[in-house]
Amino acid sequence: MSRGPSARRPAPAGNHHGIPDATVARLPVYLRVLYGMADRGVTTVSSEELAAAAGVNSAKLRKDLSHLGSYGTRGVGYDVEYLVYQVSRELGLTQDWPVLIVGAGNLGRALANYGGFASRGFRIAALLDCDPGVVGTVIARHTVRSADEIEEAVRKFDVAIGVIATPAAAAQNVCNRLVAAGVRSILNFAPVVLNVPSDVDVRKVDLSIELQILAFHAQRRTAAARLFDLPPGGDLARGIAARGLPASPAAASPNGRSGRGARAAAESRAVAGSGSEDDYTTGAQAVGT
Amino acid sequence: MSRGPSARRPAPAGNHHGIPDATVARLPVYLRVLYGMADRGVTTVSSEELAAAAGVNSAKLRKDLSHLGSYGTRGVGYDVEYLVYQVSRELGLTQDWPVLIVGAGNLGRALANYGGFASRGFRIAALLDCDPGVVGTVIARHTVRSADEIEEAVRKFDVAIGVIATPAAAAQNVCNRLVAAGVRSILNFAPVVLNVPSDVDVRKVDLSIELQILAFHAQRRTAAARLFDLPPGGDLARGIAARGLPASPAAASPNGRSGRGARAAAESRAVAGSGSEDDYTTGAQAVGT
DNA sequence: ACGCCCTTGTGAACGTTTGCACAAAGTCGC
DNA sequence: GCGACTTTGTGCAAACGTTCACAAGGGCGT
Ligand SMILES: NC(=O)c1ccc[n+]([C@@H]2O[C@H](COP(=O)([O-])OP(=O)(O)OC[C@H]3O[C@@H](n4cnc5c(N)ncnc54)[C@H](O)[C@@H]3O)[C@@H](O)[C@H]2O)c1
Ligand SMILES: NC(=O)c1ccc[n+]([C@@H]2O[C@H](COP(=O)([O-])OP(=O)(O)OC[C@H]3O[C@@H](n4cnc5c(N)ncnc54)[C@H](O)[C@@H]3O)[C@@H](O)[C@H]2O)c1
Repeated sequence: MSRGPSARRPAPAGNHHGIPDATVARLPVYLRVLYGMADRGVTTVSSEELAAAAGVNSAKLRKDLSHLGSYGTRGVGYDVEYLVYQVSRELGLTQDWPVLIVGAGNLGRALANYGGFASRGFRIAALLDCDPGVVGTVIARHTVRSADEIEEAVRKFDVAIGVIATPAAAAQNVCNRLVAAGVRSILNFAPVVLNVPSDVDVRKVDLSIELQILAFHAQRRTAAARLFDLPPGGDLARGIAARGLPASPAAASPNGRSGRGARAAAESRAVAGSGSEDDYTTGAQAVGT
Repeated sequence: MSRGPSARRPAPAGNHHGIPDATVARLPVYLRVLYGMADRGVTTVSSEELAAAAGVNSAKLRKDLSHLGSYGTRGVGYDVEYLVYQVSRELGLTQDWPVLIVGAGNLGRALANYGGFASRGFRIAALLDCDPGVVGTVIARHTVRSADEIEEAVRKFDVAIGVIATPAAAAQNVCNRLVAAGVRSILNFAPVVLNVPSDVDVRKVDLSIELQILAFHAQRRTAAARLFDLPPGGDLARGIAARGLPASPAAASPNGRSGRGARAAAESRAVAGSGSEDDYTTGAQAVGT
C-alpha cells in the first residue's frame, strides 16, 4: 500500500473492486452528510441535493456512488438509510477497528478525549507513552501504558490501525515497531516522512503543511492585489535569482504596500538552519495523498 | 479560492505563476527535508537524494522545483540553503502570519501548545472561546478571549488565517464571522462542509476521514486474503442488493474467517441514525483537497 | 582549452480525475 | 395503462498529474 502510485488494479471493465482513490477519499464526506440527513428525518435524497451538501459536482457524486453499485432509483434519488449502509459497508465501517495511539502528549490526549473518534467504529484500544511520568495516568478512561508494550498491545487487542502522535524524532522508530508487530495501517501526525514496506498504508496529517498551503494562496492573493505596482513584464523572482543570496533581505517583500501590509520578513528563519525542535527526516514514502 | 476546481489560471506557456496545486502541497515537505539537511550541514543536494528523502519520484521533484525557477546546477544539484530560501519565499513564509484560533477545547489547546506552530512564521495571535469558564484562562502564554471578539481580534492583530476548532455545530457560524471580518484563509478541524464565498480558501483536517480511508484499504487487504473462500464470480455486494435492507444484518461480514477475524458488526451504527454529537451538515465547498 | 561525466530541466506518453451531456429507466398523475 | 417528467448511470472529452527518457548545460579533471 503506502498510497503511493505503484500498486493499483487497472480496474478491468467489470469494475467491482478497484474504486478510485479520489472516490474513496470522498465517501466519508458523503457518509457524514447522509448521517446528518438521516438524523433530520430525510428518507430520500437526489444526487443534486447530496452533492450540494457535500460540496461536490453532482455528476462526480453519481460517478462515485456508481462505483459501489446501482443503488439509486431513477426519477427519485437515493434512499438515505440504504445508502448509509452501503457506503459504510464499502468503507469497512460495519466492523470495529481497534486503534492504538502512541504518544500521549498534547495531541494524543486530544485524540483520546475526542468523542467523534468512536462514532464510526473506531475504538481506542490503548494509549501508550514512554514518559514514566505519563505512564499510569488515566486519560479518557484509558490508563496510559508503557511504550514498551507496543507489540503486546497490538497482539492483545488485535490492533489494525496505529496512530503516531510522538515527537518527530521518535516517529520512525515507533513506526518500525508497529509494522513489525503486524500493523498495516498507520496514521502519522509527526512531521516526518515515514519509511515503510510497500504493503503498509500510511496517511499523514500535518497541520504545518496545511498552514503553509494556505499561506501560499494568501500570498498569491495579496500579490495579485498589488499587481499594478510593478513593471508590466516585471518578474521579481528571477530578478534576484542571479545567485548568491539576495543582496538585500528585504528583497523578498518589495514595495511594501499590500492589502495586509508586508510584515517584517523573518529572514533568519527562512534562510538558514532549522526552526523547531521537530525538524527531522529520513526514508521514503509517498508524499501526496 | 476555496480550492475547488473553479478558478485556476490555464497557466499560459510562459508559466511563472500558476504553480499546480499538487506541487504546492509538496513544497512544504521538501522544505522540511531541506531544513533537516541544512541542520546536518549538507550544503548541496541532488534531485535524487532530495526526492528519496521526501518520498517522491525524482522527476516529479525536479518538475515541481522547475515551477519556481531554474535554481539547480546541472551536474551538481541544488544548493540547500538557497533552495530553502526560494521555496520559503514561494510559499510566502518570509513573512509572519498571525493566526487566530477559535475554540479552546482539546484540540485548540493542543494547537496552542504546539511548538512547531511557530517554526515557519505562523504566530498565534489570539485564542478565543465562548465558554465563560474557559475565557480568561491562560493557555500557552495566551489569555483566552471571548469569542465575541472575533472581529476585534482580526482587526487588531491583522489576522490572515483563521483556525476553527469548535464543535461542528458552531463551525459555520464562526466561519461566517471570520469571513465577514476579512479572513480569507481558514483551516477547519470541525467535521462539516463549510459554505464560503469563492474568494475564501478553506482547508480541512479531518481525522475521522483519514481513519475511514485507512479502514477501507485495511478491509480491502483482508478481503483479498480470504479471496478463495467465495464462489469465483461471487459478488456479495450485489447479492443483497435486491433492495430493502439486507435480510440478515450479518450479511455484511460473510463467512467469518479472515485474517483479523470479523469482529462483531456494529450494525445499529451503520444502518440508522447518527453516531456522535458531531454530525451536522450544510452548504457547499470543495470536498477534495 | 577540451572533452567527459553527471545532473538538471522538460517534451511527450500515459494514467487518473473531472465535468458535460444525454439516453435509459423509473415514478407519478391522470 | 400511458405519457410526461424527473433523476440516475455513463460515454466521452478535456484537464490535470505522474513518469519516462533524454538533450542541453555546467563543472571538473587533465
Ligand atoms: N499538538 C499539535 O497541535 C500538533 C500539531 C501538528 C503536529 N503535531 C505533531 O504531533 C506530534 C505530537 O505532538 P504533541 O504536541 O502531542 O507533542 P508532545 O510533546 O506534547 O507529546 C509527545 C508525547 O510522546 C511521548 N513520546 C516520546 N517518545 C516516545 C516514544 N518513543 N514512544 C512513545 N511515546 C513517546 C512523549 O512522552 C510525549 O508525551 C509531534 O510530532 C508534533 O510535531 C502536533
Ligand atoms: N480532539 C480531537 O482529537 C479532534 C479530532 C478530529 C476532529 N476534531 C474536531 O475539532 C473540533 C474541536 O474538537 P475538540 O476536541 O477540541 O472539542 P472540545 O469540545 O474539546 O472543544 C470545543 C471548544 O469550542 C468552544 N466553542 C463552542 N462553540 C464556540 C463558539 N461558537 N465560538 C467559540 N468557541 C466555541 C467550546 O467552549 C470548547 O471549548 C470539533 O469539531 C471536533 O469534531 C477534534
